[in-house]
Amino acid sequence: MMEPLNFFKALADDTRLKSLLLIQHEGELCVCELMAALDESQPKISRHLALLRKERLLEDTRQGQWVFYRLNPELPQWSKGVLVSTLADNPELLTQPLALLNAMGNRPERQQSCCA
Amino acid sequence: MMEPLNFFKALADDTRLKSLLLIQHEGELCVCELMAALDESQPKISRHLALLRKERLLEDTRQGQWVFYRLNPELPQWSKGVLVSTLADNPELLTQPLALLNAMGNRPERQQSCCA
DNA sequence: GAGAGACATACGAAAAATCAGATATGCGAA
DNA sequence: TTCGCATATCTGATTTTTCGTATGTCTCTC
Repeated sequence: MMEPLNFFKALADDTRLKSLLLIQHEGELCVCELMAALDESQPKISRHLALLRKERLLEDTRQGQWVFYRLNPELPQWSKGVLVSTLADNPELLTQPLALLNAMGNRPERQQSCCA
Repeated sequence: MMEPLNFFKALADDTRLKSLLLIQHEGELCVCELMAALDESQPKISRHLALLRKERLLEDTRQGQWVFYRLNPELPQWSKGVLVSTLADNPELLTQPLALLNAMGNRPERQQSCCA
């Protein structure tokens, strides 16, 4: 279950929209990477991620000291489609965030999945 | 040009979301029909339509005393796709509004297009 | 031109969302 | 256990959004 109204409310904020598109683009990102990519404070990023988690757009996994966020794999098809086509038709939204992300030093390492 | 952020802000309200989906479903609707379908006051409907017009999601045509609203035909493809798939996957959103619309007496007549 | 109906907008008040800054929690290393 | 780092939450203030009510505009009819 995903109410369209709540879904669109979740997308109706610049920080949340860009966080979602970045995570979609990158697969998964931790809070400190989003802080760097969006150039925003830690509490601000964390607050918006909490909302996206509460609305079940994102799920989170702790890996040591870091918490990685990824899209909820059980998102309904239509909402996944919204994210995909929004990013596909508006790639410029991520130009600067991706530049900042790539310029970031010391990105945390991902755990290996067990049987890749 | 349609900023994704402004587009999603426009959808992030129950009255506006249902108005858009109703108009998409019906082709065009006037203010009094939306009032009946959504059971909301005239100023409330009108105010939200003004916002959708300002953001260029809708265009309006006056026909006598009535003002009909329809989707802006120049909406970018991705945003049209969002509306289409949202409605396709969530038809229950319009169940009650369509019932109220059909129960409405005295629906205004559309002008004939010239060469149908 | 006067009146009635359809619609738009102006104006505070109320509610909701957002923010910065301070503080709390959880984890790993020493 | 103590420190340091990453993240989460709380608090109060500010900004944004939404709303009801009142009023203005347009159009048609008489």
